[in-house]
Amino acid sequence: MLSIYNSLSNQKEIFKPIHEGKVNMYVCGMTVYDYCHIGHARVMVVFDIIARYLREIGYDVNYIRNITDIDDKIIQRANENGEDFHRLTARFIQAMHEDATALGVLPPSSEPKATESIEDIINLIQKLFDNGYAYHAENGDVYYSVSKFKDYGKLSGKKLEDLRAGERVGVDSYKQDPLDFVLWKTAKPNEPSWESPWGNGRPGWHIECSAMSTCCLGNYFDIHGGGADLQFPHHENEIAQSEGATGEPYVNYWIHNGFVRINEEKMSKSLGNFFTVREVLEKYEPEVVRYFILSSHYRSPLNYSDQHLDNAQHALTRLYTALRGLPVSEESDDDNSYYERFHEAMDDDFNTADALAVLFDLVRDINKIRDEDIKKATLLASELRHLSSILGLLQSDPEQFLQQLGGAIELSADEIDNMIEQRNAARASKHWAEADRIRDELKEKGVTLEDASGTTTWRRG
RNA sequence: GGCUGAGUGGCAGAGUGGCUAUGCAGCGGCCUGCAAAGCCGUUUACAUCGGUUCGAUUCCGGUCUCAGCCUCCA
Repeated sequence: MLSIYNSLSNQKEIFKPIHEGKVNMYVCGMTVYDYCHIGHARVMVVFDIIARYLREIGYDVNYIRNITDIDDKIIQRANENGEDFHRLTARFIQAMHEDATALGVLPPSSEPKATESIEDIINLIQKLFDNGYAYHAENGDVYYSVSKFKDYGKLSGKKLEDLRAGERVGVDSYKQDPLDFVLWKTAKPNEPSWESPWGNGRPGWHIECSAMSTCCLGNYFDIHGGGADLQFPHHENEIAQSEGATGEPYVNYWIHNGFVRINEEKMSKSLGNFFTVREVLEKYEPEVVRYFILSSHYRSPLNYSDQHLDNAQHALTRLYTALRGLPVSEESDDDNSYYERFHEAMDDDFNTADALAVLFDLVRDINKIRDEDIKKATLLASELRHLSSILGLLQSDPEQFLQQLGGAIELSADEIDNMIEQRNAARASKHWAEADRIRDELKEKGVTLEDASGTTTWRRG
């Protein structure tokens, strides 16, 4: 039975879908004004795993991950570049898709864009007017009146008076209450804008997610996810908007993933301490990055460093090494204990770190019996491949993976094979010094040789 | 200040009221011409102070420390 930690109740709850056999899930995606960093990669990978696992246990999953393609930062960046904002966002949407694909993230069922949802957004704001939650301020902006929504703060555990106590300077005088937030922003000259009953403008942050989620999944759906920093105010405001407009409950389970950190500090654009996905992929195989993300629980902080990536690479090497030389087989083993343990781990709030431990136990058993019972080893290997596929790991050819780790090398495969042949000739005539010289030379160039059962194989390392 | 969450062995990171996590690194052994890979064995743990209990790293409370949110942020 799957249980999920729900940010709304701050505890694990047994997962029960609204419609039997079906899961509707919405995840806040990227605001596309720059390349994705590792923090974004974590969101994509974590919710990819969640969607994959929900499917694995038999749910029909409708997974929506939106793209916010209009906001202040996008406008600002487009202005800086002197380029049309649509061109800017198109570039970064493409880059995001490239990064996602590289990391083995399956495309969501649908990927709505804010700019293509303006009509829904306007309708939603109109409903908020009808229900008395919205007001049109003197400066032309439309605001949400937070004090009118009685449940405000239920997701983030905040009270209105506490929020007021911690209030910042720079209060917007057009708001009736400093905690009110903008639903529709009046356009300044030369800004992208759309017509609305409240004049030309654009959606505020928050409203687009209420509109897109409702549009794709209905008023009330199962899971809503995103980074922990979105819990407040973004998701809190979404609840206020959606429940205020529909009068129905909005979401059953809120899932928030933890941050990627650098030196014990949150990785973020404002702090400037981020690594983009593409930067990291210059140095590490995408699967290594994926493994790194899955090696800790999704709600825990994840400290980024080269050492940790190296560690992930070693671990992944061990997994692939066990698979090497064993044929891909569709047959499965009678022994279900690994499968059960794996599912127990994943059922417990998607405990990927624990699930990985099961994989390593499987690896040990494969290595133990592969020389005596190749058939049994093959069955276990297929089990390993299957369980790993749920995590989106180990789907490459092992030999190929082990040889391409760590980027380009100066030797071609032919050259390496040549040297291996020369070395084996030397070994055959017991010229150990020459054999070792060749092996050392290859080692220096990043190629490790392994003599096993009469043949010599090589890998990066 | 308010609200969350966390403190586990050399590093990373799960978990549990009493029984081996797992990976990397270290040490010893087996295997090997020697290695590598692999297998076996093995060394450092549960922030701190109290409480509950036959027994707590695990439950409860206090203390300390760290991170996050309260402002754009995945």
